[in-house]
Amino acid sequence: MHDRLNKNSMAVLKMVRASHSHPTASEVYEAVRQERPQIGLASIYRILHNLVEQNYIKELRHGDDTCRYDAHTARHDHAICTQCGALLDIPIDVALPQDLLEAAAQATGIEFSSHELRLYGRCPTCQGQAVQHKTVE
Amino acid sequence: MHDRLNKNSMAVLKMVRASHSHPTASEVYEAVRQERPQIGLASIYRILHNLVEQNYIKELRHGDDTCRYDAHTARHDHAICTQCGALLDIPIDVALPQDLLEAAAQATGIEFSSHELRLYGRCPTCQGQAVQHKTVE
DNA sequence: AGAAAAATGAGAATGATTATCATTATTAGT
DNA sequence: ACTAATAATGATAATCATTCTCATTTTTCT
Ligand SMILES: [Mn+2]
Ligand SMILES: [Mn+2]
Ligand SMILES: [Zn+2]
Ligand SMILES: [Zn+2]
Repeated sequence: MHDRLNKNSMAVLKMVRASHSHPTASEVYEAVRQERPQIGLASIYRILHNLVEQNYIKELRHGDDTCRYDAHTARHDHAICTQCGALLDIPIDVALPQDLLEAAAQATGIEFSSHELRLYGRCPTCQGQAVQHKTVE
Repeated sequence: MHDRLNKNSMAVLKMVRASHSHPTASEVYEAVRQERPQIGLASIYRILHNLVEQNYIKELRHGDDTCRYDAHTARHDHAICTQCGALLDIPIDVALPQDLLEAAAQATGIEFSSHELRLYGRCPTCQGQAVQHKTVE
């Protein structure tokens, strides 16, 4: 399943692994360009798809229209800021009761294979800013 | 928060409510056109955004690049088919332990306001089809 | 080395969504 | 009802992330 990676692919994988912020394709492009200035954006997309295919990384999508990549491949959950859209890792293992998951899967008829919990709320950065609707105009 | 809705907005809201399949903007457009043939796609997008803003409906996004709308505004969970991408409602209330949710929120520092559980697996339709990788070529 | 196969990157094409703007309804004041 | 002001509409163009195409380059294999 895991093929050997060439230099471009290695550079992309390293960048995604080094980033702890679920980078977008164009963020990966800008970073990888530092090391491999000749690389093209089409290759970034192609390589990211290959890495997903080969289970080196995962693809994430939420509110905005760009998709993000995650080198953290173990099952884990995310928190999404309702104000700025930030996508944060939940750094602990949230052990949801297996029977609840199975009951939910059964209710839809899907062949359950994995799950993700998403929490919504204001992120720490946004909490530090003026509270919505409470500022004097 | 809820303004009065005009005819176009009502037609859009009715369509989203009648559909049980999380329709896309262009699916809404095609359906609403039957009743209001002069409506433009720009109005569909504008109205859908207004309805989201006013909490009549919710916006959902997952794997593909189109966003989907849901008239079911009470908190609920979804199942996503790993083969065809179908987005299905989980028709039961999955009561996750509140302390787990709070611990997860605390771990990220977000001001917890809501959550969604996503299950991944093959949907009933896809299960009915040939099993992946087991077909003879 | 030389042929065949695979990978690359520049640039065009695609497709969903958003912005613009002239026209058409709706509202409020008379 | 009449009119001025305001808001909503829809056709069309613009945007932007992603995908496609294809000539060129790099790698693999003999
Ligand atoms: Mn993550
Ligand atoms: Mn739903
Ligand atoms: Zn935030
Ligand atoms: Zn399916």
